[in-house]
Order: sequence, then C-alpha cells, then structure tokens
Amino acid sequence: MTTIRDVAKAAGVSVATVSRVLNETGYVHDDTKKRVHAAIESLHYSPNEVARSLYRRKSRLIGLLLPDITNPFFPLLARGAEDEMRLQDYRIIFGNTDENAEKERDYIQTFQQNNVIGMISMTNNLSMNIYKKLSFPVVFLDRTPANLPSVFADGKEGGRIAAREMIKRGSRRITLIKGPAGIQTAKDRFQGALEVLSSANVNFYVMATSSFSFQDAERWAKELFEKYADTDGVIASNDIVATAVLHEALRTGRSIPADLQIIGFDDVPHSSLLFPPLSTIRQPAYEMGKEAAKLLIKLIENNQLHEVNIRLPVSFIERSTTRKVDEHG
Amino acid sequence: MTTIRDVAKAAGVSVATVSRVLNETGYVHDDTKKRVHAAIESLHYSPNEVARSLYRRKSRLIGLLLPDITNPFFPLLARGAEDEMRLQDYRIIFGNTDENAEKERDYIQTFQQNNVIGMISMTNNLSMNIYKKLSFPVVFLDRTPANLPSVFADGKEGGRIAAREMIKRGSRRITLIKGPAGIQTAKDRFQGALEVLSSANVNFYVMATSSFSFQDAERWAKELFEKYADTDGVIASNDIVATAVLHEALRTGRSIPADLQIIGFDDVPHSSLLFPPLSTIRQPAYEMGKEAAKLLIKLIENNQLHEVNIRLPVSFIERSTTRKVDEHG
DNA sequence: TATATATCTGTAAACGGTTACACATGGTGA
DNA sequence: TCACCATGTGTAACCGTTTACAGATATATA
Repeated sequence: MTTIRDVAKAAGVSVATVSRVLNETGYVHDDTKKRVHAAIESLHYSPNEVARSLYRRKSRLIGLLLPDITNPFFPLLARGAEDEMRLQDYRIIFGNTDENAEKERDYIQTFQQNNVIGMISMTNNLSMNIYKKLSFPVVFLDRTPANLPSVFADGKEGGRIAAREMIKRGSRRITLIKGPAGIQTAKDRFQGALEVLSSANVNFYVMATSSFSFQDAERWAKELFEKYADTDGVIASNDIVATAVLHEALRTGRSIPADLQIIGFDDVPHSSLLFPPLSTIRQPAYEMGKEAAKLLIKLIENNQLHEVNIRLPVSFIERSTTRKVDEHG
Repeated sequence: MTTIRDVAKAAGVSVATVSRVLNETGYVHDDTKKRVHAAIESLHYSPNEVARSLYRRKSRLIGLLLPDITNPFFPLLARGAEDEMRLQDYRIIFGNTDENAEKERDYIQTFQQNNVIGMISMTNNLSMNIYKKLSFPVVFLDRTPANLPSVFADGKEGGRIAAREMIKRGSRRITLIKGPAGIQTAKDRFQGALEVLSSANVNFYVMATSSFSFQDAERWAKELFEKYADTDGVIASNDIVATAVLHEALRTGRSIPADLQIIGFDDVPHSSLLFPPLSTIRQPAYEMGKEAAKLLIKLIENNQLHEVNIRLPVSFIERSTTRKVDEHG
C-alpha cells in the first residue's frame, strides 16, 4: 500500500505539502505541485479514506436503509439515490431491515461506527427515538415521519385518482385493498381512495392485507375473489398485489378489463410487460431517490437541519387493465 | 462522541485495559472487567470502526459490485450475500456498474480506499487487470472468470434442460434467444441449448440480443415475431425477455402454451405471477449469494487464495407456458 | 531602509483505536 | 530462599491522514 509518506519522499517534500496539493488548501508552489502530482501518478497513489475519515470525523459514506431490496419498488429508489450520490463522490452502505427494529438499530449503529455523513431511510421508522439523537442528518424516503426531512409521493392524491378513474370507467362494485396498517404511505393511498369512493354513488368493499410481498400477494388475490366474487374493479395497494390479482382473475376466467378493472400502485418495471399491461398510479421512484440524495447532500453541506418535506406528484398510467373512458363516458 | 478514553476514565483504568476487554485479549481481572463493562453500558459506548480499521488495515466492510440493482435478478443475489454477511457482522458497500468499466474502476478504488476486507463482484470482469493486483480477496458471483474464486449456476446444463423440455413437449420450430455476447453465463445457456437443439430432429432459429433490460425486452419480443412468425417454442435468454415474449405472444393473439411454448431463465420473483405462470430454468439466486458470501469469508479468514469455483445446479420449474408432457409424450 | 504581508514549506500533534513492551505482584517448585 | 511463570495493568508507539503553528524567503508599502 502506498501512503502519503511515499509520495512525499518521491517528490522530495513533506507530507504536509502533499496533503496540501491533495486538498487544494494553503499555498504550494506550482513547481512543487507538479512534482507532487508526478509522484502521485507514478506511484498510483490514492489517499486512504479511513485515515481521512478518522481525522475529520466524517467519511464520504452514507447509510441507506430499506425494507427489502427484493421488492422491485425499492431498487428504483435506491438506484436513484445511488446515482445522485455517485455524482457527488459519496458511496453507500446499505442494509435490508425487513421492517425489523433490531436489524434497523444494528445498521444504524454500524453507520455511526463508520462515521457516515448522512443517511437515507426507507424504513417504517420503528425506532424513532434512535433517529433523534443521531449525529448526522437523515432523510426519509417514501416515508413521512412528522417534522423530519423527507421525500415521498402524493399517496393520498394517488388514491383519489385511482378511485376516480375506476368510477369514471364504469366499475360499480369496487374492491379497495388496504395495505399494511403500519405503513403511512399505504394509509394515505387508502384514505385518498376511500374519500372518493365514500362520496360517490358506488358500492365498495374494503379488504385488509398485512404485507406487500410476492409470497403473500397470491394469497390476498385468492381471498379477494372468494370473498367478493362479484367485484368489477380492484384498486390494489401496490403493483405486486395488482399483479397477483390480475393473475388470479385471468385464472378464474375473467376477462380483463371487460369483467374487471384493475389499478395498481407504483409502476414497477414489470407492470408494462404484464398481459394485459397494468394500469397503475405511477410514483416517480427513481426521481424520488435522486431528490432524497440531493436533499441529504444539502443538509450535509449546510450543516443545518431544515425541516424539508418534498412531495412529488403521482400520475395515472393508463394501460390495459382499465377500459377506455369513452366506452363509458 | 464517547471514546475509549472516556470509558477508561469512567472505569478508572487505562485505555489498554478497556481495549483488552473489548477484544477479549490478554489478561484482565474479573472485577476490572465488570467495571469496564459497567462504564461501557452507562456511556453507551461503541468503538469507532474507523479507528480500528486504520490500525488493523482492515475494516468490516465488504464491497459488492453489480450491474444494475433494478434488474430483478440481482437483488436476489445481493440479498443472499447481505444476509450471510450480516450473520458474520460484515457490512456492505455497493455500487451499480451498468457494465461500465469506468464505474467499475471507481468503485473498486473506493473499496480499496475504505479498507474493505473483501469483495463480491457480479460484473462482467471488464477490467480483469485491476482485479489481479487487489489487496483483498474477490469472489465472482454469477460470473465465471477463469481461475478465480466464483459462484455460479450451471448455465450450460440449464440451456440443455430448456431445450430438452421444449422438444419433449412438442415444439418443432424453436427460437433460441441468445443473450448479450459479452456475458459468459448467457453464452453457457446458449451453448447448452444449442448443443441439444443441434443434435435433435427439430428446426430452430437463433436470435441475437444485446441486453437483458426491461426497456429493450419489448423490442426483442416484437422483432422475434416479425422474423419468426411461425415459431412454436421460445427459449428466452432470461425471465425478463421471456416476460416480454409472453406479452407479445398474447397481444398478437397466440394461445399459450397451445400455439407457443415459452421457457425463461432465472425464476425471478414475478415469474409465478404472470399469466400463464412462466415455466423457467431456476437459478438458486439467493443461495448463490449466500454461498458467495460464505466463500469470501473463508478466503478472508484463511487469508489464502484458494481457487474455488462453486457451481450450483439449476432446475426446471414447470409452470404453464409449457404443455404437460403426457400430452405429447 | 524598515516593516508588514504574501508565499512556501516543514514539524509535530491530533483523530480513536490496538498492541508491544515494561513493570509489578503473587504463587509454585526446587 | 530463589528462580520462574502466570496474572494484571499502564505507557507509548503506531495506523495514514490533516492542520495548527512556526520559520523562511520574497515582495510590497511606507
């Protein structure tokens, strides 16, 4: 391993001078600078971030917490965050929490021990007390804890749009799938849809589910058609559940969208490749990840903890699990 | 921030003693041990990993390189690796390379600068020369560079199985989709299938593609049916392409599996939720990730660079894009 | 010419841990 | 009683950086 001392020796200067050219601080003669750069080149030197981090008490690492990278929505967010962080030369330590408080605490401790300079959390803020005494800024992504910096999509409006589109396109016995109780964004979607459904002239059922996972989605879908066999429109809590519902509907011989309309939530990558392609409420996940990263960087650089909450708009992506509006309007 | 010195003071001992109880090295009197533990408790002390890493020249971080976390196959691998690493108290720094040599180099440099203790790479070994002079062990995952530790699935056998199942189930004008040219695992699948197809009494077409992404998959699918409209069986290069093919087949009015059989590769989470559910060659992705982590840990702990190549078996997952065998056998 | 200021560089002390080494004590066997 | 060893603890050097401080020289200002 080549250190700053090797460079100093090769360039015939002290380590302080090398450090100065590295960081572009203080005065260094142009000729000296050139010699140092030459030495760096020829030795392929690059500074040890660990030593830097120790002295500065800040690394260039940021922590990223997410429930489960295996759920296709989160990689989109993570990728957005990562791409933006990379542009600013920050790197990411990540952890899957499975919405498990112990794992969450473990990772947060790791982040502290590694001098991370900030953190993006997509977890369900299980241990809010921990978050409060952190020595680095945190941005919540796809989550909306009160009074803390966050980036999220307008779930409530998404729910409203889904319900309106469903009604506009002729469904009259709508099933509204309510996602996991503990997740605020799921609640928002539900509330928004409920609001519209309640005040409209339609019948509707509410079905509660407790997870968003692939494993369980099939089960919810089966349960749905057992309980509400006559439903003619499903507003799913997310695209995974919607995918399962579409699957089960087709399996039981329903014609989509003639017999049954389906609207998902998220616009996960595979949605457009389903058949029929899934109509859904799109969250701009990649952009959300980028925004979270930008916000975090601002907080880091200003060193002041503004309360900033960025709400990004959702949009209805009309594909083919919903009917054309002129067929009924 | 509370340091080892604070603990030492609180416990009335020297930092060396605190360090000794922390690491369970050397002699420490039981009473002293208790006092130190009490001090640690009451101060909520946890050691700074950065300082440790600097002295030891080894962190507890491992680097993880993958092409794109947004592709649903990779999160499975990553999750397996992460879960195993977590058990051993290692943490992960990760980077998306997009199969781009510059990003790859950047991340590898970051890993070095942060004293990572090892690395798992799922990239297409673009810059093999870099990998050679690394100061930490590397395990390749889902990639098979010659003579380097790696964990991968038996792609060739997977290709053979896919072709055999296709033929056994009655397809006679088979289209074999060849994945990106630069990717060894894609080549293996192709070779395996080609081998069986060549020696069987069937017609087949080969269609070359240059990526595995969602964005492009639709295009490949359209191209396929334009060029080989009469094909009655598609062996796709992976599940994403298979999903697109299924979509396009359904869209163009084909009946699956009666008119056309489809076999994918990977067994990505959404495969079973497609309709009809996708028959595919399963790679044990999560287990592969775990195995890679285990292998890396072994390499780290033995400190000797065995050449170990772990090949995991693939399996045919019979779902509904293929016909039942007794219908034809 | 004297003094202030800008430029350039090096020495050494941090940062928060780990560990080599030294030293002290007490017990054991000869 | 002496030599030896196991036990217990502290001092200080070290890991690879950054930076406060000091010292040297050159240039500008009065």
